[in-house]
Amino acid sequence: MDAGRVAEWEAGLPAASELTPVSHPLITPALAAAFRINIGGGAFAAASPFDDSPLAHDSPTSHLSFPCDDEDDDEEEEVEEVGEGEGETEDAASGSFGACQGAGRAGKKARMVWTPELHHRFVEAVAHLGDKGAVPKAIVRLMNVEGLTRENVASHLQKYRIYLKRTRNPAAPQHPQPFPTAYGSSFVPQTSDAPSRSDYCAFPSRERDRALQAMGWKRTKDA
DNA sequence: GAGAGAATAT
DNA sequence: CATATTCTCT
Repeated sequence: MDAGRVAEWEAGLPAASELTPVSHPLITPALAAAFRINIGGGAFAAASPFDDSPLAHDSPTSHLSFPCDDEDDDEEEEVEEVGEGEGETEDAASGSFGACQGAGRAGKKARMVWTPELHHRFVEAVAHLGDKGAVPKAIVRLMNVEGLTRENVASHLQKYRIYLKRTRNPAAPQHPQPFPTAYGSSFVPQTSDAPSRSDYCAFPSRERDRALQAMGWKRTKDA
């Protein structure tokens, strides 16, 4: 009955305060402009096939940051040429970040960038799902980030688990090591012990905020 | 076949 | 190094 858990979740959700921060403050105006990101506007049809979309409340659909990697060397890649007109008229409708992401245009998939905010969402999702339920598919669902794939999460999850293992096990969990995120921002565990492995989170009521802090992860400036 | 997780690859 | 891709196993 994870539905019950989800219910608790929703109950304790901050009214579009913390769970929606994956907006634009991460991306510089210039960058946003360059990418034609929809700043301040969530112009997307959140057609969630799931009735229980916990995070699908406000406008969680964040934009992944996909740096348009342009490898102009002799790359023997299969370039799917899409005979599109040069005029960029389509992005008007798609909005978001269809600029470089493979989904929108061009056939090359840019590497995803786990911004601190995205990672935050990720961590929250993992925490709330618990050790048992924190599998890529569920995480993707909870995060509800447009364009985020299961593979993306799987990869990040792998790294995340290694990170947790490193900071907990070895005889050096003295100083909480920051989880390296993009831009030099990191999430560092406040307490010596990171999110527990077995005892997860049935965060009671809206103590969620408290609990989240108690279990670590606050944003810092430098590693 | 789908999906998770670890091993590789880029 | 961070993310992607591939592979194995369930």
